[in-house]
Amino acid sequence: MPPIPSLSEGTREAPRLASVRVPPPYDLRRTLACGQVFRWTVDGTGAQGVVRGRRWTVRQDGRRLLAVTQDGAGGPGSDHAFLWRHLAVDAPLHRIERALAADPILRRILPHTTGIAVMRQDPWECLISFVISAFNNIPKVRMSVEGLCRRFGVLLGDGHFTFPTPERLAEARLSALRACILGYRAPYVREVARAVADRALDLERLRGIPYEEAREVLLALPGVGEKVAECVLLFALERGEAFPVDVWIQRAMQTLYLRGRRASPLVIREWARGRFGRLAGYANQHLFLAARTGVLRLNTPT
DNA sequence: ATTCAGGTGCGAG
DNA sequence: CTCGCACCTGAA
Repeated sequence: MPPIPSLSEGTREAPRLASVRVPPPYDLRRTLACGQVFRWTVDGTGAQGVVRGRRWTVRQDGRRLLAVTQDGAGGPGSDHAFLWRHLAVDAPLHRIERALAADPILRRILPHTTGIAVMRQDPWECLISFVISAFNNIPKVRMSVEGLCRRFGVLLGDGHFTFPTPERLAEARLSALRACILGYRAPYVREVARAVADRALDLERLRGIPYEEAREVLLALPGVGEKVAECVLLFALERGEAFPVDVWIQRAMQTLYLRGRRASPLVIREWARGRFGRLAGYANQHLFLAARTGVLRLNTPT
């Protein structure tokens, strides 16, 4: 019988520092702040986040990334190599952006958004985070996710917690989940957690099966629709052809590519995949960031 | 007080 | 497949 998971304290250990070369135009700040992740915080000095049960402080110094880790809950993958992989420092951004720049619209946008890398997130954390993101705003999503970590995760020190395991969320009371401002999403989160905890859903298996098939598996989950499924496929399952369509992307695509004609998310997604292929996800991230930061001036038609 | 926010589920045409 | 509507909740 496995031990009951409990809120135990992570191990204290000496800080470990490492660095890695990142080829231009990699931009850590943009990568972490363009909407793919909810737990990382970026300030003037650098970024802080928890990856695989380990707390990290990361800073970019030109072509170099420096990372310090202090508190870890142990386990595999608790080294720098895993962090570099998470941050996708190996993504061939120069080549990707050169290819995207063949599109005249993206060529105009890229100077404002260059440096984004599509990360490789943990599918479980990514899935729960984006279920929570539905019909929600970003500050509140972050509050909800942090609430889940604080209440169901493992304390790493300095007030930081790991993301909870599927088992912990599967056995949670709805009232406890609702206390994390989940609202009507609370039962969705618990049902998804139960599917993973019961082995009815094997997220790692989704890496090895065809795109459409993985998509169908995700869509069968409560609280997971087209947009959330595409986010998990792109941000965690490394499917570069995924193209999440939210209100911002829909607005941007209609204005920039469809001559202002209305189009359903389905039509937009297929259109984008046909045009950008395996780089659809990257195109999506640049269009999204441009729309969010007002570069496109979508609200002031000329 | 009213509205909005990174959608999804559901029934109906 | 598209359309319309309800939906937790806190911040503006």
